[in-house]
Amino acid sequence: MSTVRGVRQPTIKEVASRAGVSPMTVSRTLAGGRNVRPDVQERVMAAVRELGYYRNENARSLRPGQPSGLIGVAITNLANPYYGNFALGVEEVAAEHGRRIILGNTGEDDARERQLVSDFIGRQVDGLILVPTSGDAAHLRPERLGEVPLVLASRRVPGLDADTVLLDDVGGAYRGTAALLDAGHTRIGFLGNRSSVFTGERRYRGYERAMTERGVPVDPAIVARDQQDVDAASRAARAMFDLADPPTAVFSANNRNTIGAMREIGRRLRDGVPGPRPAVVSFDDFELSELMPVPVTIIDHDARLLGREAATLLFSRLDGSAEGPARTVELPVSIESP
Amino acid sequence: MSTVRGVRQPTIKEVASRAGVSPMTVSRTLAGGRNVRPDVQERVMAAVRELGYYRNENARSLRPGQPSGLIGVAITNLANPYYGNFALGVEEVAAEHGRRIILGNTGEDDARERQLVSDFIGRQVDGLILVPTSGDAAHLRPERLGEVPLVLASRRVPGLDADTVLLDDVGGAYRGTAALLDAGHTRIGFLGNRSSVFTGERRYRGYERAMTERGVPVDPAIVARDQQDVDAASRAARAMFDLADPPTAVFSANNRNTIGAMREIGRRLRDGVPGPRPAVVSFDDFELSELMPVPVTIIDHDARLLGREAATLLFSRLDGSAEGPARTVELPVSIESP
DNA sequence: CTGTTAGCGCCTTCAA
DNA sequence: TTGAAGGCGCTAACAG
Repeated sequence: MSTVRGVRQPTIKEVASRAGVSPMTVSRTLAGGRNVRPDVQERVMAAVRELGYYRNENARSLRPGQPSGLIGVAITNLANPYYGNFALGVEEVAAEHGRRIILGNTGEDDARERQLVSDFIGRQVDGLILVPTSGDAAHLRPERLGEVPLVLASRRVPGLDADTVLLDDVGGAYRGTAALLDAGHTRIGFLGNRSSVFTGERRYRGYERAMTERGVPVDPAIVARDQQDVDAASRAARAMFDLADPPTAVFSANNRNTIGAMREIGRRLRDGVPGPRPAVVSFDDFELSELMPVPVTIIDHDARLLGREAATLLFSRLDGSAEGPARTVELPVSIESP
Repeated sequence: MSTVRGVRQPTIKEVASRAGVSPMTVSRTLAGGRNVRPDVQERVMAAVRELGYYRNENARSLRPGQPSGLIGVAITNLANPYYGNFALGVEEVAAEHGRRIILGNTGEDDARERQLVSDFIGRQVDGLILVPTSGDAAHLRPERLGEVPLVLASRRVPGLDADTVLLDDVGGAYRGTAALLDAGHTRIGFLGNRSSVFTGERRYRGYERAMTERGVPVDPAIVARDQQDVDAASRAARAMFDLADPPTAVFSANNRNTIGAMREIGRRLRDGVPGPRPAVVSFDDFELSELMPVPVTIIDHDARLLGREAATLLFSRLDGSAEGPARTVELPVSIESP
């Protein structure tokens, strides 16, 4: 037995000739069978089965105006479970609408994002969903995208007016910080992303607002805003805790910073380093938070839901049920006390 | 200003007429510019820019034998960080080869997998990578797939001889269990997936082999093999620890079971439930394992690498550098003691 | 170096 | 109820 490699996919013509009909009859049968005699339909379907025929979707969508059934999705980091869940949400809604997703990972790289978007457009995607890298917006302008609708998720792009799905970053950070203040803390550290990261800026704003509203000054010595990964976060936490006047509580603006802070707290406990056992508020959930040696409050949200909302917004443009100016959906977050 | 929606994507013809050349000259220019005068190329590229033209990849790949540049990827659960990383690895290698991935989530559903595969074939994917659900293999047979190469990842499909990338499940589980035995444990519980799950079966086999080789009997009372999620794992752990003769150590066959076991262990400590503080070996890493209240050994591996290997195997078929019978790559795992 | 012709697989349109 | 013609966007193959 030789392999089947090299055997071209059968075409509609081959199905037609095997069923003894014209290609059009096959096409009509596959399209639902309107105006095709039942017995003919059966002959056609038999031929389809025997040949292992699959309709060529690319050829099908060649005709302008025909949807390709593809949604282009570009995210910044698939390895982050947050974005995995996001992608899952998008995929679910796309599947519910009979669409498939083409997925690209940008790795926070501008050039890569541009490249992905071009490719997506070239593949005739019906729509685009992306978690933008904080770059410029030229390649996302309507005149570049033509009629392809775009939804941004998690972040905005400066100067680009597009449908957007966000979390309530400011509100969540505000409430989380307020919870610490209510518990009597006044020396509250901040761990987060640099301000050029959209969510980093917003979450800092929430923290800052809660502090100043209560008349508690923000001390730059215990604000660290440039940690993108767990190791950097650990180091930042360490430096903060080593101060003569360390924070009694920490607001962590995302999962990576929280894990880093926890590692450092754990290290100090294991090594018997004296000093604070700071309470922690974490924007983003993490597993086993209940086993941590310090009280942890979680600002929780649902990335999958965010993905579903993004896709829903996109499809509302695609089916024409939403028109007009760009919309922003801001999803609520919930505070879970220890 | 009205919206740009409804403006069709420009075609090669429009670029041609704007540049004052024939479509072929545009095509040649876009293909690299061989045999096109430099000044003409510049005119063409100018027209491309001005019109915001993107080559229609679907039309391009219409011609039989032309690759579509798409790889179909179907995985069981994108929300699981393990598979997120896997998908990332596939995406990386695909991108290195100038390919894009179409991603579908099967949710362990057979019918969905069949549907996804049909759709992928219909979209003329150049290859398929899938984490199969433990169903039958009819839709994956070569005669159904035509010339589209297939790589299975993480699991095998009974009765299907296809390129496969696996972890060293048996060896990893064996070594992990042996580590517990070496530490003097003889009463070692097992938490894992049902035996119909490929990895569940293999990891149990490694556990069993280590036990019997050392002459330690496997006690069914402390073997729980049917937990697919964290809650079920917690319950199974609880039942096991509540026994009159509880295990002094636990082998957990995957991340979900480990988290469940940890939750239960944490609960018992918090609530002051008397009883064992079992040592744990976990197949799959998890964050903050060093903060756990019991010693944890990790059987670690790299899902991203698994994805990269799967894609590499696929491309070796696509470019003809690998021919002949199906291959299996088994990636090693590493044991990290507490 | 450039253009014309033809055809990939499918489906809309029109005719029978 | 069925089929034939034509064209979607693009590019090999073949002129010129």
